Amino acid sequence: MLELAVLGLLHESPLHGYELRQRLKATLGTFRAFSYGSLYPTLRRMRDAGWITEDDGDAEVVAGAPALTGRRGKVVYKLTAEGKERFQELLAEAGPSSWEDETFGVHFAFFGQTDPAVRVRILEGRRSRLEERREGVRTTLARTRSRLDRYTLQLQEHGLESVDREVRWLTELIETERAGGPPPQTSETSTTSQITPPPTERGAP
Amino acid sequence: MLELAVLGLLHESPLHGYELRQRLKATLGTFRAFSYGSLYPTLRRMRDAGWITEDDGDAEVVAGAPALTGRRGKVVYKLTAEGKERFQELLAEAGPSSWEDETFGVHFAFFGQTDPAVRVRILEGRRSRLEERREGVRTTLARTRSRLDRYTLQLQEHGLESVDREVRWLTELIETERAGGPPPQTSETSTTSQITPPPTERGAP
DNA sequence: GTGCGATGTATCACAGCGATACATCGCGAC
DNA sequence: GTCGCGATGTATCGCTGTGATACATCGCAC
Repeated sequence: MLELAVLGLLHESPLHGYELRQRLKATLGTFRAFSYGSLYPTLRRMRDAGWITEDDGDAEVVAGAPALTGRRGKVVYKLTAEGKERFQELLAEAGPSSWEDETFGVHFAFFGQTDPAVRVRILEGRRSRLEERREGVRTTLARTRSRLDRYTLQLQEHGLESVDREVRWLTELIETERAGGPPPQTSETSTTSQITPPPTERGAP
Repeated sequence: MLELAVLGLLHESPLHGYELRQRLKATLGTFRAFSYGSLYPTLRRMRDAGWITEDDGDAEVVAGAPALTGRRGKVVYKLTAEGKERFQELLAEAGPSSWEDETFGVHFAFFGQTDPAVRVRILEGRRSRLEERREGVRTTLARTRSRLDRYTLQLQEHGLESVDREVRWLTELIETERAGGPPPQTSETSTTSQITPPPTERGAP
């Protein structure tokens, strides 16, 4: 859900729509884009709900010019106290809604702010969800395999492998979480040196 | 798009809603589900457009009982001549709409009915789309890497690998297509024996 | 004989997408 | 010096698809 993502990003610093979208891309990567077509309506909704405030940064500048046709300055969004509360509330949510395809990635992106126990529960929920799906597809596939043509079969096989891959990824993550954090050094699978300070997380510097 | 999928499935045989959904699951596998919430409205739309007809199979049975409250029999959907035309039209479409995340899989599932040249164009389009996305994300990632926390980074990395994987898959498929079909035997990556007759495809037996 | 899971049709509120529109700013080409 | 162009910036609209929900029927196991 976009709401969680916005809350999470504004938790770090106030932003306006355009920046918000850039951050969204930078945070979610290949996972999700979120167009303006959903961003702006969501911001409106969140403002009405009281989670965020809209500050028109150019208001003073505009005040000088009388009724300039629909002049829109940058609108800076800030988290309110209620917004912070709401964020914590959503972070703690480890039910089915957090392990759906569309939601899981957003939850994961803010794992740094999430309680370790909740992290594991979400990871595991996601994994069983995926395993269920995989079993369902495997069963149907077994029953219909002979009727399917080359391409359909290839699509299924590829899909199944993708799910497998994510399950394996999740399993690794769960083990790491259970062990109480990332191991000091991993031999492969990441040219990325772990830059973030291992023990103390959360909050802006 | 659901429309293409429905057209494709009805092209093989007439079906009613429930069966249609089962077939959808069997055909698309992990890739997509399509709920009734979109299926029925789509069927209605397609009927109105003239692509399909609705036959109430239980109409006679109902006729005996006078005005049984909202009695709904099975509704069997059949492709019309215009529907077949429309199907061919959509199959031939190799533009951007065919290489989006949501659409590509459906197009791919009906590659057996698709012109070989179109197949390659869709495959290549999909691949460049993915490569563009990957480059975009890589660039942003390079700029922001240091500011990102462990989890965000992991999410990005995982996403990038998934995209990589699909690109590799597509590349293999493109090569196979270019070579004019599947090689007689592949050593691994498929316990599935190729059942479909290699040269002559298309059309019902 | 009764309940239960599969079969079957349908609607509603809602989220997110893609296209589109429009305005401003900085900057390099001409 | 101005002209256009790509980045920044805000916003709406129609559409597709989802998930929840409702309800009816059928076969069959207990």
